[in-house]
Amino acid sequence: MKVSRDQMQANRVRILESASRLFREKGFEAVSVAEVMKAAGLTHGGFYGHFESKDDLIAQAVAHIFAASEGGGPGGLAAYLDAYLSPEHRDGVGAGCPTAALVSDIRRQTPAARAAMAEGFKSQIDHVAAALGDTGGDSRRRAIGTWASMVGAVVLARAIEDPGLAKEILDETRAWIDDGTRPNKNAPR
Amino acid sequence: MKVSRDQMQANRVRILESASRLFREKGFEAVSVAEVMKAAGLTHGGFYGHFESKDDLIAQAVAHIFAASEGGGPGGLAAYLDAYLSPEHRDGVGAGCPTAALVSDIRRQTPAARAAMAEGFKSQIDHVAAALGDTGGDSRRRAIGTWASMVGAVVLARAIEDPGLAKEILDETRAWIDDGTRPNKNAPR
DNA sequence: TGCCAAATATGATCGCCATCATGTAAGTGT
DNA sequence: ACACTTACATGATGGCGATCATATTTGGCA
Repeated sequence: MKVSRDQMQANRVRILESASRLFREKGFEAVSVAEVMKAAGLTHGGFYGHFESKDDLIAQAVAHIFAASEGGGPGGLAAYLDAYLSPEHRDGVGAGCPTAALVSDIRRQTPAARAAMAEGFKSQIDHVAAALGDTGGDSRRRAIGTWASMVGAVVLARAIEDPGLAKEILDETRAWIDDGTRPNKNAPR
Repeated sequence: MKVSRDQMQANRVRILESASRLFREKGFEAVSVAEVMKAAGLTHGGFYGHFESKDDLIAQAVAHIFAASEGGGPGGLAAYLDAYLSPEHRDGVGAGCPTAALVSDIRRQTPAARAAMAEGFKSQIDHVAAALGDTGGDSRRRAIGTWASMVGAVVLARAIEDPGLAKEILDETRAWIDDGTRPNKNAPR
C-alpha cells in the first residue's frame, strides 16, 4: 500500500533512527536490513525504495547520528565529562556517543561512511576544545588528549564485564582528565 | 592425510596465529573459518579436529594473543609510549596491541572470550603501572588514565583516513600523557 | 612389515542475508 | 471520481559461511 508523502519521509527517518541505534548496539555487520526495517515498523521489501544498498544506509545513518547529536546538552565542561564518563553512558550504547560505539567498525566501511564519520570526529574535537575554554597555545593538545581519554575509557569500560573495574576506569579517567586539564597544573598550589 | 603429532601441534599453533592476526585486522565476524585455515596453509575441513567451534577458536585466540604479548619489549616508559603511539603501530593492526584492535568487538563474544580479554586488560593495566613507576598513592589512577588515553588515541587514529590528523592525534596524546604523568606536575618548575 | 587410529581433504547441508521481482492498494493530480 | 503512480508487502534468488559426513593417507605401535 502507498502512504502519503509526509508519511514516507517519516518512515525514512524512522529507518535511519532504528538503524543508528542498532548499529551502535550491535555493529554494522551484525545488523540485517530486515532487522532495521522491522524495528522501524516495516517489512524488508520497501527498503530499496529508500536506500540504494545497505552500505548507503550505513553512510546515511552515520551522518544522521552526528547531525542529531550536534550541540550537546546544557552545562559546562564538568557536566559534559560527568555525563560522558557515567555508568549510564556506558550502558546506553544505542543512544550514546557514536564515536565510542563505532570507531572500530568504521574502518571496514565504504569511503562515504568513513567520510561522514570523519566529519563527526572533527566537530567533536572542536566541541571538546570549546568546552575546555581557550586558555593557552596548547588548547588543541588538551582537547585531543581529553577526547582520546574519554573515548578510550568508555570503550574499555564497555568491554569489561566486572562492573567494579568498569566503574573504576570511568572514575579514574575522569579524575585523570581533571588533572591534565587544570590550566595552572604546573603552578604551585 | 595424517601428520605427525608434532606437526599437528605446529598446525594448531599456526591456526591460532593466523586467526589472531586476521581477527585483529578484520574483526571476529568478518573472518571465516575457511579463511583462517587457508592462512594457516590448510583447508577448512580439519578445523573441527582442533577446535569445537568458531567461538572456541575466538576464545583461544584471544588467550593466545595475550600470552604471546606478555612482557613487552625493552626500554622504559618513554620507549613503550613512543612505540604504542607510533604510525607503525597505527598501521600494524594485525601484529599490534590486541586491546586496541579488539575492544569493541569483544562485547559481542562468548563469556569465555570475554574472560580471556579481561585477563589481558588487567595485565596491561599492571604493565602500564609498572612502567610508570610507583611514585605516589595515585599510581593506579595514572596507570588507568594513561592506558585509556593510549588505547583511545590508537583506536581513533586508526579510524581516521587523513594521515595528518591521525598523526596529530597520536602526537598530541603522547605529549598530553607526558604532561599528565609528570610526577611533580603540581610543583613549581 | 602391517593394522589401525587419527589428521586433513573434499564435498555436502542448512540457514541467514542482501538484493531483486512482482503484487497490491492507497495517495495524487486532473 | 478516475487513471496512474508509487510506497510498501510478499515472496523469490543466489551466495556465503558454519558445521557435518565421508574419503584418503600416513604416522604410531605391535
